[in-house]
Amino acid sequence: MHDINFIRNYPEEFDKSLQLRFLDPVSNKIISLDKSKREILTSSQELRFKRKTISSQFAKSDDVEKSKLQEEVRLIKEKIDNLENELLKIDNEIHLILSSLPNLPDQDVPQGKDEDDNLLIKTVGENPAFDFKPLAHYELGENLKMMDFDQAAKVSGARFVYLKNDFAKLERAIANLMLDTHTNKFGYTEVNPPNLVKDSAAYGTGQLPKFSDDLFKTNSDHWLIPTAEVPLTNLHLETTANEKDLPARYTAWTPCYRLEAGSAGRDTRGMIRQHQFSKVELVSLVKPENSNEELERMLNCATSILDSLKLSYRIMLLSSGDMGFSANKTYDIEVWVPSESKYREISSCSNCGDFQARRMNAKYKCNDGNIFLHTLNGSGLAVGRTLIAIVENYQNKDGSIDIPDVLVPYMGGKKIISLK
RNA sequence: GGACAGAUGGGUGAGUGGCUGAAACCAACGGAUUGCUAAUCCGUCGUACUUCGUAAGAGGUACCGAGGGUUCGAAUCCCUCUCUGUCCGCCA
Repeated sequence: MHDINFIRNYPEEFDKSLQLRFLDPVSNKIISLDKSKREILTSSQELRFKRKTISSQFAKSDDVEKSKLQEEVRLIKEKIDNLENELLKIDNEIHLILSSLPNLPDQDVPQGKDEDDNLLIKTVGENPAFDFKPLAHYELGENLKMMDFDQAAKVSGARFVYLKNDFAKLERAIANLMLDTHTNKFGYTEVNPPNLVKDSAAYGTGQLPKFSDDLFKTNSDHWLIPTAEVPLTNLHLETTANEKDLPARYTAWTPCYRLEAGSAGRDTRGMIRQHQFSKVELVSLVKPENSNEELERMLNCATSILDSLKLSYRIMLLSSGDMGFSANKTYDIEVWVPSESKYREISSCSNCGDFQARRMNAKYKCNDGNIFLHTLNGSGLAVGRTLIAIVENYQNKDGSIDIPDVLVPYMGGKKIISLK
Protein backbone atom coordinates (compact mmCIF):
# COMPACT_ATOMS: atom_id res chain seq x y z
CA MET A 1 0.00 0.00 0.00
CA HIS A 2 1.29 3.39 -0.90
CA ASP A 3 1.37 6.52 1.19
CA ILE A 4 -1.14 8.92 -0.31
CA ASN A 5 0.90 11.82 1.02
CA PHE A 6 3.89 10.69 -0.97
CA ILE A 7 1.80 10.61 -4.13
CA ARG A 8 0.44 14.05 -3.36
CA ASN A 9 3.90 15.48 -2.80
CA TYR A 10 5.85 13.67 -5.50
CA PRO A 11 3.44 12.67 -8.25
CA GLU A 12 6.05 12.69 -11.05
CA GLU A 13 8.46 10.58 -9.06
CA PHE A 14 5.69 8.13 -8.24
CA ASP A 15 4.65 7.71 -11.87
CA LYS A 16 8.25 7.37 -12.94
CA SER A 17 8.77 4.55 -10.49
CA LEU A 18 5.64 2.81 -11.69
CA GLN A 19 6.96 3.07 -15.19
CA LEU A 20 9.91 0.92 -14.14
CA ARG A 21 7.31 -1.75 -13.51
CA PHE A 22 5.74 -1.04 -16.90
CA LEU A 23 2.60 0.49 -15.45
CA ASP A 24 0.74 3.54 -16.67
CA PRO A 25 0.82 6.75 -14.64
CA VAL A 26 -2.00 7.03 -12.09
CA SER A 27 -1.03 9.88 -9.81
CA ASN A 28 -3.31 12.34 -11.59
CA LYS A 29 -6.32 10.19 -11.09
CA ILE A 30 -5.48 9.41 -7.49
CA ILE A 31 -4.85 13.03 -6.63
CA SER A 32 -8.09 14.25 -8.11
CA LEU A 33 -10.03 11.52 -6.33
CA ASP A 34 -8.25 12.36 -3.13
CA LYS A 35 -9.02 16.02 -3.54
CA SER A 36 -12.74 15.52 -3.95
CA LYS A 37 -12.67 13.04 -1.10
CA ARG A 38 -11.24 15.64 1.22
CA GLU A 39 -13.66 18.29 0.11
CA ILE A 40 -16.56 16.01 0.88
CA LEU A 41 -15.01 14.96 4.15
CA THR A 42 -14.62 18.54 5.26
CA SER A 43 -18.21 19.45 4.52
CA SER A 44 -19.47 16.34 6.22
CA GLN A 45 -17.38 17.12 9.29
CA GLU A 46 -18.74 20.65 9.40
CA LEU A 47 -22.26 19.30 9.25
CA ARG A 48 -21.58 16.90 12.08
CA PHE A 49 -20.28 19.75 14.16
CA LYS A 50 -23.45 21.66 13.44
CA ARG A 51 -25.59 18.70 14.42
CA LYS A 52 -23.71 18.24 17.66
CA THR A 53 -24.12 21.90 18.52
CA ILE A 54 -27.83 21.79 17.88
CA SER A 55 -28.33 18.61 19.84
CA SER A 56 -26.61 20.03 22.86
CA GLN A 57 -29.25 22.77 23.07
CA PHE A 58 -32.04 20.25 23.09
CA ALA A 59 -32.35 19.61 26.81
CA LYS A 60 -32.85 23.25 27.73
CA SER A 61 -35.38 24.02 25.00
CA ASP A 62 -39.16 24.15 25.22
CA ASP A 63 -41.40 21.95 23.14
CA VAL A 64 -41.82 24.36 20.22
CA GLU A 65 -38.09 24.86 19.93
CA LYS A 66 -37.53 21.16 20.30
CA SER A 67 -39.55 20.24 17.27
CA LYS A 68 -37.78 22.97 15.35
CA LEU A 69 -34.43 21.54 16.34
CA GLN A 70 -35.53 18.05 15.41
CA GLU A 71 -36.48 19.18 11.96
CA GLU A 72 -33.19 21.02 11.54
CA VAL A 73 -31.19 17.98 12.52
CA ARG A 74 -33.23 15.79 10.25
CA LEU A 75 -32.26 17.91 7.27
CA ILE A 76 -28.62 17.94 8.28
CA LYS A 77 -28.66 14.21 8.66
CA GLU A 78 -29.96 13.76 5.15
CA LYS A 79 -27.12 15.85 3.81
CA ILE A 80 -24.60 13.93 5.85
CA ASP A 81 -25.95 10.62 4.59
CA ASN A 82 -25.60 11.73 1.00
CA LEU A 83 -22.08 12.96 1.52
CA GLU A 84 -21.09 9.80 3.31
CA ASN A 85 -22.36 7.64 0.50
CA GLU A 86 -20.34 9.58 -1.97
CA LEU A 87 -17.35 9.47 0.31
CA LEU A 88 -17.58 5.71 0.63
CA LYS A 89 -17.63 5.30 -3.11
CA ILE A 90 -14.60 7.48 -3.69
CA ASP A 91 -12.75 5.92 -0.80
CA ASN A 92 -13.31 2.46 -2.19
CA GLU A 93 -12.11 3.56 -5.56
CA ILE A 94 -8.93 5.06 -4.15
CA HIS A 95 -8.33 2.04 -2.02
CA LEU A 96 -8.78 -0.35 -4.92
CA ILE A 97 -6.30 1.56 -7.05
CA LEU A 98 -3.80 1.95 -4.25
CA SER A 99 -3.95 -1.64 -3.08
CA SER A 100 -3.47 -2.98 -6.61
CA LEU A 101 -0.28 -1.06 -7.29
CA PRO A 102 3.00 -2.85 -6.63
CA ASN A 103 5.78 -1.50 -4.47
CA LEU A 104 8.17 1.00 -6.05
CA PRO A 105 11.63 -0.30 -6.96
CA ASP A 106 14.56 0.83 -4.84
CA GLN A 107 17.13 3.01 -6.54
CA ASP A 108 19.65 0.13 -6.57
CA VAL A 109 17.33 -2.01 -8.65
CA PRO A 110 18.42 -2.45 -12.25
CA GLN A 111 15.85 -1.29 -14.76
CA GLY A 112 14.66 -4.09 -16.94
CA LYS A 113 11.82 -6.12 -18.31
CA ASP A 114 12.33 -9.62 -16.96
CA GLU A 115 14.85 -12.09 -15.62
CA ASP A 116 17.19 -11.49 -18.54
CA ASP A 117 17.87 -8.06 -17.10
CA ASN A 118 18.75 -9.34 -13.64
CA LEU A 119 22.16 -8.38 -12.39
CA LEU A 120 24.69 -11.05 -11.41
CA ILE A 121 26.12 -10.07 -8.03
CA LYS A 122 28.43 -13.01 -7.51
CA THR A 123 28.99 -16.67 -8.07
CA VAL A 124 30.12 -18.89 -5.22
CA GLY A 125 31.59 -22.41 -5.23
CA GLU A 126 32.69 -24.82 -7.92
CA ASN A 127 30.25 -26.79 -9.99
CA PRO A 128 30.91 -30.52 -9.59
CA ALA A 129 32.68 -32.22 -12.48
CA PHE A 130 31.21 -35.61 -13.34
CA ASP A 131 32.93 -38.30 -15.38
CA PHE A 132 29.52 -39.59 -16.32
CA LYS A 133 26.26 -38.00 -17.41
CA PRO A 134 24.55 -36.79 -14.25
CA LEU A 135 20.95 -37.87 -13.86
CA ALA A 136 18.06 -35.66 -12.94
CA HIS A 137 16.78 -35.82 -9.38
CA TYR A 138 13.58 -37.56 -10.47
CA GLU A 139 15.52 -40.27 -12.28
CA LEU A 140 17.74 -40.79 -9.26
CA GLY A 141 14.77 -40.71 -6.92
CA GLU A 142 12.69 -43.12 -8.92
CA ASN A 143 15.60 -45.51 -9.37
CA LEU A 144 16.10 -45.49 -5.63
CA LYS A 145 12.35 -45.94 -5.14
CA MET A 146 12.30 -42.93 -2.89
CA MET A 147 10.38 -40.55 -5.14
CA ASP A 148 7.01 -41.63 -6.47
CA PHE A 149 5.38 -39.29 -8.95
CA ASP A 150 3.09 -41.89 -10.52
CA GLN A 151 1.29 -42.81 -7.36
CA ALA A 152 1.11 -39.15 -6.33
CA ALA A 153 -0.56 -38.39 -9.64
CA LYS A 154 -3.16 -41.06 -8.98
CA VAL A 155 -3.80 -39.85 -5.47
CA SER A 156 -3.49 -36.10 -5.88
CA GLY A 157 -2.93 -35.29 -9.54
CA ALA A 158 -0.15 -33.45 -11.31
CA ARG A 159 2.56 -31.57 -9.42
CA PHE A 160 2.61 -33.75 -6.34
CA VAL A 161 5.14 -36.28 -5.15
CA TYR A 162 5.65 -38.91 -2.50
CA LEU A 163 9.04 -38.81 -0.86
CA LYS A 164 9.83 -42.06 0.86
CA ASN A 165 12.42 -43.69 3.02
CA ASP A 166 15.76 -41.84 3.08
CA PHE A 167 14.46 -39.05 0.86
CA ALA A 168 11.66 -38.30 3.31
CA LYS A 169 14.22 -38.34 6.07
CA LEU A 170 16.61 -36.19 4.07
CA GLU A 171 13.97 -33.54 3.63
CA ARG A 172 13.46 -33.46 7.38
CA ALA A 173 17.21 -33.36 7.96
CA ILE A 174 17.62 -30.42 5.62
CA ALA A 175 14.85 -28.48 7.32
CA ASN A 176 16.34 -29.19 10.73
CA LEU A 177 19.76 -27.99 9.64
CA MET A 178 18.20 -24.78 8.39
CA LEU A 179 16.08 -24.16 11.46
CA ASP A 180 18.96 -24.91 13.82
CA THR A 181 21.26 -22.60 11.91
CA HIS A 182 18.82 -19.72 11.80
CA THR A 183 17.77 -19.99 15.41
CA ASN A 184 21.11 -20.82 17.03
CA LYS A 185 23.49 -18.91 14.83
CA PHE A 186 21.41 -16.00 13.54
CA GLY A 187 18.96 -15.36 16.35
CA TYR A 188 15.68 -16.01 14.57
CA THR A 189 12.74 -17.09 16.69
CA GLU A 190 11.30 -20.39 15.56
CA VAL A 191 7.58 -20.31 14.94
CA ASN A 192 5.06 -22.93 14.00
CA PRO A 193 2.38 -20.80 12.39
CA PRO A 194 -1.15 -21.43 11.12
CA ASN A 195 -1.16 -22.72 7.55
CA LEU A 196 -4.62 -21.37 6.81
CA VAL A 197 -5.19 -17.64 6.90
CA LYS A 198 -8.00 -15.18 6.46
CA ASP A 199 -8.42 -12.55 3.75
CA SER A 200 -7.01 -9.82 5.95
CA ALA A 201 -3.69 -11.61 6.41
CA ALA A 202 -3.35 -12.44 2.72
CA TYR A 203 -4.14 -8.84 1.97
CA GLY A 204 -1.54 -7.63 4.45
CA THR A 205 1.38 -9.33 2.74
CA GLY A 206 0.08 -8.47 -0.74
CA GLN A 207 -1.34 -11.76 -2.06
CA LEU A 208 -4.79 -10.15 -2.17
CA PRO A 209 -6.59 -8.55 -3.89
CA LYS A 210 -4.60 -9.17 -7.09
CA PHE A 211 -3.26 -12.70 -6.84
CA SER A 212 -6.09 -14.84 -5.56
CA ASP A 213 -5.69 -17.00 -8.67
CA ASP A 214 -2.38 -18.26 -7.32
CA LEU A 215 -3.82 -19.45 -4.03
CA PHE A 216 -5.77 -22.46 -2.84
CA LYS A 217 -8.96 -21.59 -1.00
CA THR A 218 -10.82 -23.76 1.47
CA ASN A 219 -14.57 -24.14 1.76
CA SER A 220 -14.31 -22.23 5.02
CA ASP A 221 -13.01 -19.20 3.09
CA HIS A 222 -9.49 -19.63 4.34
CA TRP A 223 -6.45 -19.42 2.10
CA LEU A 224 -3.71 -22.05 2.20
CA ILE A 225 -0.48 -20.21 2.73
CA PRO A 226 1.69 -19.95 -0.40
CA THR A 227 4.62 -19.19 1.90
CA ALA A 228 5.20 -18.84 5.63
CA GLU A 229 5.93 -15.20 4.90
CA VAL A 230 2.19 -14.65 5.22
CA PRO A 231 1.56 -15.89 8.77
CA LEU A 232 5.00 -14.80 10.00
CA THR A 233 4.80 -11.22 8.78
CA ASN A 234 1.21 -11.02 9.97
CA LEU A 235 2.37 -11.75 13.48
CA HIS A 236 2.43 -7.96 13.49
CA LEU A 237 -0.95 -7.42 11.87
CA GLU A 238 -2.72 -4.53 13.62
CA THR A 239 -0.06 -4.21 16.28
CA THR A 240 2.31 -1.59 17.58
CA ALA A 241 5.61 -3.10 18.63
CA ASN A 242 7.93 -1.74 21.28
CA GLU A 243 11.18 -0.32 20.04
CA LYS A 244 13.13 -2.65 22.32
CA ASP A 245 11.58 -5.72 20.66
CA LEU A 246 13.10 -4.81 17.32
CA PRO A 247 14.39 -6.19 15.13
CA ALA A 248 11.88 -9.04 15.26
CA ARG A 249 13.16 -12.10 13.39
CA TYR A 250 11.09 -15.20 12.77
CA THR A 251 11.72 -18.47 11.02
CA ALA A 252 9.33 -21.28 10.23
CA TRP A 253 9.33 -24.55 8.36
CA THR A 254 5.99 -25.00 6.67
CA PRO A 255 4.41 -26.54 3.65
CA CYS A 256 3.58 -23.99 0.96
CA TYR A 257 0.63 -24.38 -1.36
CA ARG A 258 0.51 -22.80 -4.78
CA LEU A 259 -1.95 -23.21 -7.58
CA GLU A 260 0.72 -22.50 -10.21
CA ALA A 261 -2.08 -21.25 -12.43
CA GLY A 262 0.20 -19.29 -14.74
CA SER A 263 2.87 -21.92 -15.18
CA ALA A 264 1.08 -24.67 -17.07
CA GLY A 265 3.64 -26.66 -19.01
CA ARG A 266 6.65 -25.32 -17.11
CA ASP A 267 8.81 -27.66 -15.07
CA THR A 268 6.30 -30.46 -15.35
CA ARG A 269 8.88 -33.16 -14.73
CA GLY A 270 10.25 -33.64 -11.27
CA MET A 271 9.73 -31.68 -8.14
CA ILE A 272 11.00 -28.27 -9.16
CA ARG A 273 7.50 -26.85 -9.30
CA GLN A 274 4.91 -28.49 -7.08
CA HIS A 275 1.52 -27.53 -5.74
CA GLN A 276 2.86 -28.34 -2.30
CA PHE A 277 6.42 -27.92 -1.18
CA SER A 278 8.18 -27.25 2.07
CA LYS A 279 10.22 -24.21 2.80
CA VAL A 280 12.08 -22.67 5.70
CA GLU A 281 11.18 -19.01 5.68
CA LEU A 282 12.91 -16.01 7.23
CA VAL A 283 11.01 -12.87 8.15
CA SER A 284 12.35 -9.70 9.74
CA LEU A 285 10.52 -6.64 10.97
CA VAL A 286 12.86 -3.75 11.54
CA LYS A 287 13.08 0.00 11.94
CA PRO A 288 13.05 1.79 8.59
CA GLU A 289 16.65 2.90 8.83
CA ASN A 290 17.81 -0.71 9.26
CA SER A 291 16.03 -2.48 6.45
CA ASN A 292 18.77 -2.17 3.85
CA GLU A 293 21.40 -3.78 6.02
CA GLU A 294 18.86 -6.35 7.23
CA LEU A 295 18.38 -7.47 3.64
CA GLU A 296 22.12 -8.09 3.30
CA ARG A 297 22.10 -9.93 6.61
CA MET A 298 19.18 -12.08 5.55
CA LEU A 299 20.86 -12.91 2.26
CA ASN A 300 23.89 -14.00 4.21
CA CYS A 301 21.78 -16.21 6.50
CA ALA A 302 20.33 -17.93 3.47
CA THR A 303 23.60 -18.42 1.60
CA SER A 304 25.32 -19.75 4.71
CA ILE A 305 23.14 -22.85 4.36
CA LEU A 306 24.40 -23.43 0.83
CA ASP A 307 27.94 -22.80 2.01
CA SER A 308 27.63 -25.43 4.70
CA LEU A 309 26.14 -27.88 2.20
CA LYS A 310 29.01 -27.07 -0.19
CA LEU A 311 26.63 -26.37 -3.05
CA SER A 312 27.58 -23.82 -5.67
CA TYR A 313 25.28 -20.95 -6.34
CA ARG A 314 25.00 -17.43 -7.62
CA ILE A 315 23.27 -14.32 -6.37
CA MET A 316 21.15 -12.21 -8.68
CA LEU A 317 19.71 -8.77 -8.09
CA LEU A 318 16.32 -8.78 -9.73
CA SER A 319 15.43 -6.19 -12.32
CA SER A 320 12.47 -3.90 -11.85
CA GLY A 321 10.32 -6.01 -14.17
CA ASP A 322 11.09 -9.31 -12.45
CA MET A 323 10.39 -8.30 -8.86
CA GLY A 324 7.41 -9.48 -6.86
CA PHE A 325 4.48 -7.28 -6.03
CA SER A 326 5.44 -6.26 -2.50
CA ALA A 327 9.20 -5.93 -2.87
CA ASN A 328 11.26 -2.82 -3.41
CA LYS A 329 14.45 -4.84 -3.81
CA THR A 330 14.98 -8.56 -4.24
CA TYR A 331 17.96 -10.89 -4.36
CA ASP A 332 17.47 -14.33 -5.79
CA ILE A 333 19.82 -17.12 -4.84
CA GLU A 334 20.17 -19.71 -7.56
CA VAL A 335 21.72 -23.11 -6.96
CA TRP A 336 23.54 -25.20 -9.52
CA VAL A 337 21.42 -28.01 -10.96
CA PRO A 338 23.71 -30.41 -12.86
CA SER A 339 21.08 -32.25 -14.90
CA GLU A 340 19.91 -28.98 -16.40
CA SER A 341 23.37 -27.41 -16.49
CA LYS A 342 21.95 -24.26 -15.09
CA TYR A 343 21.23 -22.34 -11.93
CA ARG A 344 17.73 -22.54 -10.46
CA GLU A 345 16.13 -20.28 -7.92
CA ILE A 346 16.31 -21.68 -4.41
CA SER A 347 15.66 -18.52 -2.42
CA SER A 348 14.33 -15.06 -2.86
CA CYS A 349 15.12 -12.38 -0.29
CA SER A 350 13.15 -9.17 -0.43
CA ASN A 351 12.95 -5.86 1.31
CA CYS A 352 9.34 -4.65 1.27
CA GLY A 353 9.98 -1.35 2.99
CA ASP A 354 6.81 -0.11 4.65
CA PHE A 355 4.64 -1.46 1.83
CA GLN A 356 3.28 -4.46 3.72
CA ALA A 357 3.35 -2.66 7.06
CA ARG A 358 0.92 -0.08 5.74
CA ARG A 359 -1.42 -2.82 4.59
CA MET A 360 -1.15 -4.60 7.93
CA ASN A 361 -1.05 -1.47 10.04
CA ALA A 362 2.11 -2.75 11.69
CA LYS A 363 3.97 -0.07 13.59
CA TYR A 364 6.42 0.44 16.36
CA LYS A 365 6.40 3.01 19.10
CA CYS A 366 9.25 5.42 19.57
CA ASN A 367 9.83 9.00 20.62
CA ASP A 368 8.80 10.30 17.23
CA GLY A 369 5.44 8.57 17.54
CA ASN A 370 4.13 5.38 15.97
CA ILE A 371 5.99 4.54 12.80
CA PHE A 372 5.41 1.90 10.17
CA LEU A 373 7.86 -0.97 10.33
CA HIS A 374 9.84 -2.24 7.40
CA THR A 375 9.30 -5.88 6.56
CA LEU A 376 11.62 -8.36 4.87
CA ASN A 377 11.23 -11.95 3.89
CA GLY A 378 13.42 -14.59 2.36
CA SER A 379 13.59 -18.29 1.88
CA GLY A 380 16.19 -19.87 4.01
CA LEU A 381 15.82 -22.06 1.88
CA ALA A 382 13.27 -23.87 -0.22
CA VAL A 383 13.65 -27.35 1.25
CA GLY A 384 12.42 -29.34 -1.73
CA ARG A 385 14.75 -27.59 -4.13
CA THR A 386 17.61 -27.99 -1.69
CA LEU A 387 16.91 -31.70 -1.73
CA ILE A 388 17.00 -31.65 -5.51
CA ALA A 389 20.32 -29.83 -5.46
CA ILE A 390 21.86 -32.23 -2.97
CA VAL A 391 20.62 -35.31 -4.78
CA GLU A 392 21.93 -34.14 -8.12
CA ASN A 393 25.20 -32.59 -6.99
CA TYR A 394 26.13 -35.46 -4.69
CA GLN A 395 25.17 -38.31 -7.00
CA ASN A 396 27.56 -41.13 -7.81
CA LYS A 397 27.91 -43.13 -10.98
CA ASP A 398 26.07 -46.11 -9.45
CA GLY A 399 23.05 -43.96 -8.62
CA SER A 400 23.79 -43.64 -4.93
CA ILE A 401 23.95 -40.30 -3.24
CA ASP A 402 26.50 -39.06 -0.75
CA ILE A 403 25.13 -37.19 2.19
CA PRO A 404 26.83 -33.84 2.80
CA ASP A 405 28.95 -33.93 5.95
CA VAL A 406 26.88 -31.32 7.74
CA LEU A 407 23.74 -33.44 7.31
CA VAL A 408 25.21 -36.73 8.45
CA PRO A 409 24.32 -36.16 12.12
CA TYR A 410 20.80 -35.26 11.07
CA MET A 411 20.59 -38.56 9.12
CA GLY A 412 21.47 -40.63 12.14
CA GLY A 413 25.08 -41.08 11.02
CA LYS A 414 24.22 -42.33 7.56
CA LYS A 415 26.68 -41.16 4.90
CA ILE A 416 25.24 -42.48 1.70
CA ILE A 417 21.81 -43.15 0.26
CA SER A 418 21.63 -46.18 -1.96
CA LEU A 419 19.27 -48.86 -3.17
CA LYS A 420 18.60 -51.30 -0.36
C1' G B 1 -22.49 -28.57 17.31
C1' G B 2 -25.55 -26.85 22.15
C1' A B 3 -25.86 -23.39 26.57
C1' C B 4 -24.30 -19.20 29.10
C1' A B 5 -20.94 -15.00 29.76
C1' G B 6 -17.96 -11.34 27.74
C1' A B 7 -15.18 -7.71 24.07
C1' U B 8 -13.65 -0.13 26.66
C1' G B 9 -7.02 3.55 25.64
C1' G B 10 0.06 -0.12 26.26
C1' G B 11 -2.18 -3.35 30.67
C1' U B 12 -6.01 -4.03 34.62
C1' G B 13 -10.68 -1.90 34.75
C1' A B 14 -15.02 1.98 35.90
C1' G B 15 -18.74 3.67 33.05
C1' U B 16 -26.75 1.73 31.05
C1' G B 17 -28.77 7.85 26.74
C1' G B 18 -26.46 14.41 26.87
C1' C B 19 -21.71 17.04 32.10
C1' U B 20 -17.40 10.72 28.66
C1' G B 21 -12.33 10.71 24.17
C1' A B 22 -13.62 8.24 28.25
C1' A B 23 -12.58 7.60 35.96
C1' A B 24 -9.02 5.01 38.82
C1' C B 25 -4.75 2.11 39.18
C1' C B 26 -0.39 0.07 36.73
C1' A B 27 3.22 0.67 32.97
C1' A B 28 5.86 4.40 30.05
C1' C B 29 8.03 9.29 29.48
C1' G B 30 9.81 14.31 31.52
C1' G B 31 11.13 16.79 36.01
C1' A B 32 12.03 17.45 41.44
C1' U B 33 13.99 15.37 45.75
C1' U B 34 16.35 11.86 49.15
C1' G B 35 23.44 9.15 49.53
C1' C B 36 22.14 4.08 49.30
C1' U B 37 20.42 -1.12 43.92
C1' A B 38 14.82 1.93 45.29
C1' A B 39 11.13 5.15 47.41
C1' U B 40 8.30 9.74 47.31
C1' C B 41 6.22 14.02 44.88
C1' C B 42 4.79 16.97 40.42
C1' G B 43 3.73 16.87 35.30
C1' U B 44 2.90 14.41 30.48
C1' C B 45 0.73 10.30 28.49
C1' G B 46 -4.57 6.89 22.42
C1' U B 47 -5.04 6.78 17.08
C1' A B 48 -6.45 8.41 12.31
C1' C B 49 -8.17 12.06 9.26
C1' U B 50 -9.02 17.12 8.44
C1' U B 51 -9.34 22.89 8.58
C1' C B 52 -6.63 27.45 9.53
C1' G B 53 -1.42 29.03 10.10
C1' U B 54 5.31 30.18 7.04
C1' A B 55 5.74 27.97 11.76
C1' A B 56 5.11 27.21 16.91
C1' G B 57 0.24 26.17 17.41
C1' A B 58 -5.17 26.56 17.43
C1' G B 59 -9.83 24.32 15.90
C1' G B 60 -12.96 20.23 14.01
C1' U B 61 -14.55 15.06 12.86
C1' A B 62 -14.34 9.90 13.63
C1' C B 63 -13.03 5.71 16.53
C1' C B 64 -15.07 2.04 23.37
C1' G B 65 -14.53 -5.91 18.70
C1' A B 66 -16.95 -5.18 13.25
C1' G B 67 -21.24 -3.75 10.48
C1' G B 68 -26.22 -1.98 10.53
C1' G B 69 -30.50 0.30 13.25
C1' U B 70 -33.32 3.41 16.96
C1' U B 71 -32.79 8.68 18.76
C1' C B 72 -32.57 15.67 18.43
C1' G B 73 -28.26 13.09 20.80
C1' A B 74 -25.29 6.27 21.58
C1' A B 75 -19.36 3.36 24.70
C1' U B 76 -24.38 3.06 26.91
C1' C B 77 -30.69 0.70 23.75
C1' C B 78 -31.88 -2.96 19.42
C1' C B 79 -30.24 -6.42 15.32
C1' U B 80 -26.44 -9.23 12.62
C1' C B 81 -21.56 -10.96 12.49
C1' U B 82 -16.61 -12.00 14.40
C1' C B 83 -13.63 -13.29 18.31
C1' U B 84 -12.67 -14.77 23.52
C1' G B 85 -13.96 -17.43 28.09
C1' U B 86 -16.68 -21.32 30.79
C1' C B 87 -19.69 -25.76 30.75
C1' C B 88 -21.71 -29.89 27.70
C1' G B 89 -21.16 -32.97 23.24
C1' C B 90 -17.62 -34.71 19.62
C1' C B 91 -12.59 -35.33 18.51
C1' A B 92 -6.27 -35.63 16.89
